[in-house]
Amino acid sequence: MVHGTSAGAGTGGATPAPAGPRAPLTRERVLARAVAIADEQGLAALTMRSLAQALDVKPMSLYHHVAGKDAILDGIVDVVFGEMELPEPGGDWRAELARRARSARSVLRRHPWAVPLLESRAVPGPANLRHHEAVLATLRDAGFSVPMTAHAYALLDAFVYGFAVQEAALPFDAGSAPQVAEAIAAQFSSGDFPRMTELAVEHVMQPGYDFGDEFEYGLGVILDALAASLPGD
Amino acid sequence: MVHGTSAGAGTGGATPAPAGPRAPLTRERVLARAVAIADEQGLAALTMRSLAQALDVKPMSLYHHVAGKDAILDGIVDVVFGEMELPEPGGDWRAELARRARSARSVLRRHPWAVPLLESRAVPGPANLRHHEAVLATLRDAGFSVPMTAHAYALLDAFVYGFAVQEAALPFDAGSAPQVAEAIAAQFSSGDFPRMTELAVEHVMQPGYDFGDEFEYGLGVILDALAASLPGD
DNA sequence: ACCTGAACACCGTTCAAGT
DNA sequence: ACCTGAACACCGTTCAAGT
Repeated sequence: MVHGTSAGAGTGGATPAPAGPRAPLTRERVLARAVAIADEQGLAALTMRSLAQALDVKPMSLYHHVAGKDAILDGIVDVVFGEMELPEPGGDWRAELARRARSARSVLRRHPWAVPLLESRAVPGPANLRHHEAVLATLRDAGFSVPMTAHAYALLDAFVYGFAVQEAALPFDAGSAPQVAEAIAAQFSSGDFPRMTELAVEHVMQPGYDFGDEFEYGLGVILDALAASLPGD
Repeated sequence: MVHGTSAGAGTGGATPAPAGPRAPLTRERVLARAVAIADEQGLAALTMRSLAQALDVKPMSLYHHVAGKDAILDGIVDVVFGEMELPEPGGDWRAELARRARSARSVLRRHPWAVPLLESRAVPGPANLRHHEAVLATLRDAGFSVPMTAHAYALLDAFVYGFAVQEAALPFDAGSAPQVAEAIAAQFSSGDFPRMTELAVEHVMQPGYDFGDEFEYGLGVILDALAASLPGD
């Protein structure tokens, strides 16, 4: 895990503090445990009470390190942003943006509960700001104008976020449970939705299919379009 | 409002029922009121108790028309899908898909609370299925192969959903509150984030700027790429 | 300083009763 | 059949107290 050490508002002590049982509570430990609960049991299972119990502490103790539940949600979204690889401004812009997009996708797939939170959190955290600053710097250093950078930034992010939404909604994870596939097939066999049936039977349910390939296609389309708009081609 | 009359599982009575005060409860009335509460006060304000009160009824009465809170969330997401214009298969595919994408964007902007729900709802409703069937049919009738239709479908939807996520997270709605803009400017004036500052000052905060233009740019890029991949160009 | 017990105003939902 | 009162097992959070 890579969630930006010494990045946010200073919590004071720089001592590593042994990670044994009943280590002293810190903002970092609270957020890390919150992420773990959301990963393992879903966002609905993350309550002040369940979080406190997982930390072997009473609910009220949490309030000495975070302002409340909303601050925890803001915090874990920023932890997720901190796990994404940043593009290197000044390098091969296309390779850097592709690496960043693939990293963001895999991080959001690891933390699908974060996708709906990307929207609802009004105040962007420091890792979020650093992330987007790096994307903008990469685009500007590549020679894109300010208006074109705005276009590229919006399109790239819409694609990455939107793909994450789709993946989080995927009914089966790469052909795992056959009974789920059967239930879906049964819904299609009614005869309505012939095109969805066609797509599912002839393509998506075929052995070699991987939804991740759609990500590479879309990313290629976008980067090609951006490359074509660069003046010094 | 256009949320697919006579579409879902039959609720029986086809009589219009006068919309006067204390009309009999139906699944449609429950869902319509739920959408109105989410629109006006946000998703958090939608509780079984607040919904019952808005319908001039006790909370327990709702359970005779919907299975529970989750069923209401599934239901209102499908109401939102039902408000989106469908593309007409067999027509000008590019114009039809553009019209559908713009309609989906404006519907999701009208109901920003629906964006995070698009993911978390596992079971797609009838309006959702009809919507995606129409998109697939439009692509197939335009001459796209099945694998290419899968690419196009994933890319278009990722863009529409992702753009909705971005718009729902926009801090100010088209230059409304100047004090919000100042607070953001203050955060940038620290000197970190020079590229975000540049983009904000030189572009986004300029008089003529409209974030909606980014939608048209991205949509154009995607539709151009799809058109270029059609065999019978 | 950090932690906590008890309490408050909420949730969604079940159950048994009303008409 | 449709509606409801009372109750249950939860929430997030405040307040006053402990050490």
